[in-house]
Order: sequence, then C-alpha cells, then structure tokens
Amino acid sequence: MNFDISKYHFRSDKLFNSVLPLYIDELQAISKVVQLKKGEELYREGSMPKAVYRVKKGKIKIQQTSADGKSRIVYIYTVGECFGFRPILCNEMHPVSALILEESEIEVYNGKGFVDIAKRSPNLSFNLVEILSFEFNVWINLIGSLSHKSTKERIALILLILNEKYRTSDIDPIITLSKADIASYSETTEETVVRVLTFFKEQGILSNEAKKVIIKNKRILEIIAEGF
Amino acid sequence: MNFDISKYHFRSDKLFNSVLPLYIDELQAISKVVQLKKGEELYREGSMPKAVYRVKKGKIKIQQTSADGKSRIVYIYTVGECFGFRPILCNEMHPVSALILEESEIEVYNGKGFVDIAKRSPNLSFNLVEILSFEFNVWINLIGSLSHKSTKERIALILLILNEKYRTSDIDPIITLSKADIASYSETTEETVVRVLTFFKEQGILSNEAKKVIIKNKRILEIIAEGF
DNA sequence: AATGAAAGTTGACGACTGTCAACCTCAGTT
DNA sequence: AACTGAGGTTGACAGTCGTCAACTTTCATT
Repeated sequence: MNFDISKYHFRSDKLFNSVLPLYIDELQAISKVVQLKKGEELYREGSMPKAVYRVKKGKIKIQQTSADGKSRIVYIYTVGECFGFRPILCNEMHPVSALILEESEIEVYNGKGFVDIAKRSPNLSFNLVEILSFEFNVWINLIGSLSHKSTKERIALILLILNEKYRTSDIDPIITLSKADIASYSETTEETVVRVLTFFKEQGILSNEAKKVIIKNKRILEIIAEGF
Repeated sequence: MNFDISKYHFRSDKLFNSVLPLYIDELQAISKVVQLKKGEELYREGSMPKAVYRVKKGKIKIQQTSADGKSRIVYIYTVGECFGFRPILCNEMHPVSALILEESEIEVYNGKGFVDIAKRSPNLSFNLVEILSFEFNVWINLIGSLSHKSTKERIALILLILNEKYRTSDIDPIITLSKADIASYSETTEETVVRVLTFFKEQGILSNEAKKVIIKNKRILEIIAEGF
C-alpha cells in the first residue's frame, strides 16, 4: 500500500514513441513553434479545437469554469507533455481552458493534419488509445483520492503532485504556483490554503517564503494525503 | 445555456459501428454471454483486467473504494454500453470495481483477443480513440458540475442522470436505485439524500414511495442542478 | 400471516470550512 | 526612497452537512 505518485501523472510524452520517421516528418511539416507569456490564453472552454500541442518549455494550467464563475484547475502540463488532442479526436468543443502559467514555448500541430496522420499511422493511433486509456485512469484515481477527503488531505495530495511537476533536477523542487491556483487545484479557498500551509510549516513539513513552497518532508505529506 | 444531459453519458454503444463483418465475426468467436444476479461482482479494483464487456440486459455500477473504506459510484452502465476496455488497452490494473445492480446479461469478449482485433481493424481502433476521448470529456463535465456545488445541487444532477439511465420507454422512468447508492453517486450520505428527496417531494418535484423515485418536474431539477 | 434482515427515516449535535473584511508584504516602477 | 497593486495573511463568524443513534418500513422467505 505504498503511495504511488505516478498514478496522478499523464503519459502523453509517449505520444510519438515508435512512430515511423515518415509520419514524424509529416507531423513536423504541419507544426510551428510559438512563444507565450504568463497569463496568455491558449484556448478557451467552449471554443472549437484547432490544434494539438506539445510543451517544449514552461507550464500550462488547464482549468474549467463552473456556472457560478468559479474555476477549477484540472491539470498542469509541463515539458514534454502533449495535450489538446482529445476534443479534436471526438469532434467536441474544448471542455476546458488552457492558460500559460510561466513563459512557455509550445509546438503547435494543425488539428486536421494531426487527425489525418493519426488515421494513417497505426502506431500513432495505438499510442493514442493507450494514452487516452491511461489518462482516464489518472482521472479516476485523482477524483477518487480527492473525494471524501478533508481539505488538509486534498492540499497535501496536490502539493505532492506539484512537487513532481516543479521538479527540474535532484534538488528539492520549488513550487511557485500562486496560493489562489493551489486553492483552485485542491478545490478549496485561498484562505484555507494559507491556513493549511501555515500549519504544515509549523510542523516542519515544508517552507513557505517569498511565494515559494518547498516540501521538506514528503513522507509525512504522503501519510496525510492518504488520510493517515 | 440549456441544460444538456448528453454531456454526462458515454457513447460506448458506438464501439462496433462500421467495423467490417470480418472483424465482427472474429469478435463473436472470442465472446460468450453470461448471466449475473444482483450483488455479484464482475471485477474488483486492483485486479488484472481479463475481458471487455457489453451489456445486453440489466445495469452495472462502477465504483471506487477510497483508503478509508468509503466507496463512490463513478458510473452506471446499462443496455448497449461497452466497458472494461480501458485498463486492458493501457495494461493497468482495474482502477474500479464492477457490481451487478439488477439481474444482467453480459457479452464477455476475451481481452487479449479484443486487443489483437483492435490493432488490426482500423475502424475499431478509431472508434476506440473517439469513444475514449469523449468519455474523458464526460468525466471532465461531471467533475466540473459536481465540484463547488451544494449537496442539493449534486443530488439534483445525479437524479437527472439516473432518470436517463432508467428510461425504458416514453413514460416517466422509475429510479429503483437504493438511497445508499444515490448517496454514493452524489458524494454525500444516505441521510442527506433522504432529507433532500423529502424536500424535493414536498416541492412536488418528484415522488418517492416504496423505494421508487419518479421525477415529475425535470425542468426544476435542471435549474437546481445548474445552481439557479 | 409471521419473521427477520435490509433499507429507509428522523432528530440532535457540532466540526469543518467557506465567506467577509481588514490588513500586511513585497516586487517592480517612477 | 516612496508608491502601487497584486498577492498573501489573519481573525471572526455562521451555515452546511456529516456523524451517531434510535426508530420505522419494506420485502423476501418460510
């Protein structure tokens, strides 16, 4: 019954694995690289999807706004991950919005071209099937882990997920996500996040200075996230 | 801004659409039909997936049990729907359990055989991509609709979803799901479900006699589910 | 028709956590 | 060095909803 963080991360970085060079070249031909700044919007929920994206640098938050105007972060994409293919593949509007969290560089593949190539490349097709199936599992796991949990437990879990997202080398990752965004991801309020982080800090579990959160004791967070 | 219930239902009944007769025959050859009684377990979370299923008769609830032993219904499959293919396609354990809600008849396709045929049939492959993509959207929509909502709103939404699941003809569907299951689906407790249903009944929105719930005023429920 | 178990109902109570409001901190700019 | 605005922090308060416990109803089986 060990805590397994990989249950909560997509595997979309494997999208192009073992796809024939022929198709890789075709994909190259229908793509371009764009630079985006913090706060910019890549796409908005309810809009028609136009492209598939791959993160070359930076971080993108995916969020959904409910009827009462409150938004909820559902995922954060980072280097190597691909996204935006789901609504394209089932001909639906974007159910979520994509917003740039920090200066990013993104490879943009033309949507129609991507679907066309996917239909011809068996390996790409089957990578999609695998990735989509797995992403669903990630969701089920996340939802299962977040429901029936106290805010403290939810925040602990989200911090652990963010800890992986913000990892760049072997040193302790520095989580620079705003308190409001951590709240939106943990399905709680900014005030509650501040209170819980203060509590965690008092317990020596993390440091929280100058808008930077650094996890010091991952094991205790895992125990809290699992509900003791 | 009309309420659209189709956002909350999978489209797995389209799995075999336009698949060549050749492959349909092959699928037939690796399948068998089983009869199951209420309460029986089709598979359990954490187990290795062995088959893909198609409901010929009855209803199956998919649920996930969290660390503290509380379970949550994540979906209910009914006639025509296919399920169980996701973990097979990405080589993962079942993240959820499947339990028979009422006497059911299920077509069971051997998992390995199914994957093999899927890899050879482009249409089946692409149906999978489409269905998986869409199912993800259903989830995003459901989660988005359930979070940041009061229990009353959540229960209203689940009742509307169940109303479609229990529809058999043009007359008002009779929802025979137990209060405990409605609670598990709405992420609340049985007591709260009883209280809210009593309230809805007082408002003339539904009737609730002899373990049967019948929705009388769908429009009001939709307004409540959307948070007024 | 009697029985027992499962399912459903009602009431009392209090903790959790969201809301509101005021205030503080800090980085970037003039 | 003062200014400004976004982001962060703290306190007070109240409503929702989960928990516990007792009770009633329903239904399958004999």
